Amino acid sequence: MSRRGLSRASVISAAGDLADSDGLEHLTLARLAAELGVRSPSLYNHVDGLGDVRAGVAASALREVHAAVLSAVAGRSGEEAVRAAAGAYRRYALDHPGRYAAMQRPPADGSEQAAPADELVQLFARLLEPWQLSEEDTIHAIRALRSAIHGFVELERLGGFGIDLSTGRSYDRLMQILIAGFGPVPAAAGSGTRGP
Amino acid sequence: MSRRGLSRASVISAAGDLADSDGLEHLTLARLAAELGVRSPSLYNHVDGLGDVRAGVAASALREVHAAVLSAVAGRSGEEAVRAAAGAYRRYALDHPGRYAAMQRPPADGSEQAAPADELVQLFARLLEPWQLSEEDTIHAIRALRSAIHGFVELERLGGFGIDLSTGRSYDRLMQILIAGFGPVPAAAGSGTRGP
DNA sequence: GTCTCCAACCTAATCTCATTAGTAAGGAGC
DNA sequence: GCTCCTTACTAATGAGATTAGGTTGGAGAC
Repeated sequence: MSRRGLSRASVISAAGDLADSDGLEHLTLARLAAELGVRSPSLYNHVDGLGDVRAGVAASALREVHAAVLSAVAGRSGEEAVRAAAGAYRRYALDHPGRYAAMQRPPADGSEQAAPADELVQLFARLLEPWQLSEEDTIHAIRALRSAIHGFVELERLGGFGIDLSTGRSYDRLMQILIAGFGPVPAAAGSGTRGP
Repeated sequence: MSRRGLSRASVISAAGDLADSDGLEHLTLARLAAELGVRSPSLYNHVDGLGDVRAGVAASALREVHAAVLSAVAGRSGEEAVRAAAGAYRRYALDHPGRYAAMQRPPADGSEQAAPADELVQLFARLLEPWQLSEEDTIHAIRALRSAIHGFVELERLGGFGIDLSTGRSYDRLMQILIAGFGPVPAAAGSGTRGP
């Protein structure tokens, strides 16, 4: 009948909204189609099935997280930058639980998610440059940082912290411990992550 | 027809095996029933639907993790005990990916999972006793420990560590940083986690 | 202005799965 | 041997994904 203004991007975006509001596990093509005022087979003109929708949401979320973290570390360096990055990451997960959940599915090899995921890791790697760690230590440090951030955010998102004590403060403490564990920053920190 | 020796426990156990081998997302009543040589409606004599199966797998996995960690810390205390606990936890997740994944679903309030989950947290709390932290600091420390362990294990399980560098060593480093961050152990550590 | 063509929508049909209702039989206790 | 409960069954319903094939609005060619 009438032409909707659907596109892959708009379908993925609507799917992300649905995942955030109803939970990723309730994201179905049927609901998505209803939301878009269309019958579910029609979605196949824009995406390649439910798996593709989820992959698209994941890739888009990864790009958004990357952008949020990048924006948060602008004009900051060293410990301050790491804290800002961690904070932005957590904020995204809290604000977009469904999209964050989609990010966690293992990406198919060479998938749409692989590139933005790599970029995000590279960004964290750059934040650690001031510490001037060896190549191997840098890898260990990034893994530690990613693990702590991801684990905390995931436990918080899934309601794993039962006790009524500020989770924000717990997060700060965790970051403080990790950063301290990376050792002292050798030289005086410059301004900006890399900048002009 | 002939009586199978099915019970809730055997169904949940078979479900756990299926989740470990094929992935939690491929655990269906249809496959489970086929595995057990039975038609899927017959499973309802032992469990209350797919949701109940997943909850049962989660609760059983939590009990197994608890047992594994408990066994690992026997006769150990302080830093050594924390390392052993973290190691046992990781080992379980690597050996039983489907069961571990099932554990991560948010438990319904007052569900079968709640008790073993609490016990596991309490166990970690006890491991931190030698540090004699304040009540609040203990909570922050447990959250840090849980976050780091869970995050690392989850990233490793989902294949998030692309680079070819020992993940075991990364894990050791992470634990070392965290433990150091808890501060020095005040008194001489006793033997055992608690008792004689 | 009319024609052509294709992308974007549709309906119909199939398949897998979960779940409920109602039926039959094995075997334990009497 | 009889009774009854448990456990398995078949049948049926309904949700959802996906494929096949038809229809049409409207953009661009002429």
